[in-house]
Amino acid sequence: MRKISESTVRRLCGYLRLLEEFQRAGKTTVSSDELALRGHTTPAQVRKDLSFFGSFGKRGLGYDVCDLTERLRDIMGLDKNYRVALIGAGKIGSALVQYRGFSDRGFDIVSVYDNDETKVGTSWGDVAVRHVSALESDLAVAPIQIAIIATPASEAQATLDRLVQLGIKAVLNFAPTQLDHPADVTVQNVNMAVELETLSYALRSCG
Amino acid sequence: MRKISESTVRRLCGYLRLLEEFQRAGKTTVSSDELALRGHTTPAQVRKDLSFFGSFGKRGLGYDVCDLTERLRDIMGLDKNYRVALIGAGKIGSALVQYRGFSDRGFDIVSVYDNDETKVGTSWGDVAVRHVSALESDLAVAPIQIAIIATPASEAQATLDRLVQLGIKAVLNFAPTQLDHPADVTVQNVNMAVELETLSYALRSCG
DNA sequence: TACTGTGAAGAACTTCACAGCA
DNA sequence: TGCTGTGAAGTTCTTCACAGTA
Repeated sequence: MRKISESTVRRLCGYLRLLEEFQRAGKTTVSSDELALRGHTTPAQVRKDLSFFGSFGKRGLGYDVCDLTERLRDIMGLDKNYRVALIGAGKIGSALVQYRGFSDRGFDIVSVYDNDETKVGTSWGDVAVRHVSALESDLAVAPIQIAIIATPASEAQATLDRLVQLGIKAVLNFAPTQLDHPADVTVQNVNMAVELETLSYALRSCG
Repeated sequence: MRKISESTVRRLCGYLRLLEEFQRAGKTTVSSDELALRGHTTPAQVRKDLSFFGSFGKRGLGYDVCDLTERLRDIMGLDKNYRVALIGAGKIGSALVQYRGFSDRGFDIVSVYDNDETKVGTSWGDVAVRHVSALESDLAVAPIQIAIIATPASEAQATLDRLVQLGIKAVLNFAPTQLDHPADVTVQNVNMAVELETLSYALRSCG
């Protein structure tokens, strides 16, 4: 299949969220205009995004809400559950483990790792914190598909290298640093300092 | 000045981070090649990004690390401190308040608001949680420049509307929903579900 | 010589506009 | 008629390639 841009994929996530909302509201049909308005984009963009994957609508009518939801979930690979490991039992890690939004969408944080002996053995919800040295042996027994790096920046690259070695292909990185990785590994960065600095840039003219 | 794209602004943040690293390492001069390599971009991109704002380098030599750092901080508006209010004293909020990366870069979380009476009055570090109804009167006395929305999705839009009413022009939104806002207000979204779903999409071919 | 700064070329993304179908 | 699906046009972003200079 043709390469889909990241912006398209992100918009698809948005459509999915809106569709679920429409579904809860009992709406059965939706037009590209409605999706565009609520999703901060244009009707043409919505139709183009969807058209990369097929023709899901009915001309003159719009899209069936349930059908399109189903198809989008399928396209995004959200029909399955993912086992997620969290590396770094700090403040961000703690917030992530407790966040309902993950498990609700099929992302289960099944293990937490840290190198701080005082944290190892403590329980976070129903997940025990394990020493990061157990990573290799644990994953050999119970594989995961996604890893979240929430370590200090100084340890992030070494952590990623180990994850790559273990065959992990998808990583969410909260450490505020650019990580090197093979092309077949996807690394998504969440960097809150960058977001705030972008706001700072936007404010520079406001005094 | 010509409109600068968001991708350029985000790359500038990256260059700044690298420059600070180079500075700590005692490097005095840096080339676009070096910045590109470490910042996952191309030398031409680095030069183009910088050229929007002026000619900071010396041909044949490269850029002076200190000078370029200074200029980038200036361009990004990072020469001043920002007063930040956090609305929503939940898990994410708690992680954010404790996160050193913010205050280190001049973003000071000076107040926390929630509508849960059991949280109001408790202390988070050196910041007391206040009832969200005090928002208007508090900001009249001690203005802020940036607000962080960390409320449930259901309350995010109403919260943003109040912030806009109060004249806030920059908002960081952690609620997993698209918010409507006037064009002169900048809203940056951090949506961890979208990041994970992007990873899910990337994994769809891996089985 | 080594590297910047930049117009021009190229690629990617978005919007337009309309044919085609329910 | 109303709304989708899509080639074509338009716009924005990235890369190229080279003139210019310390």
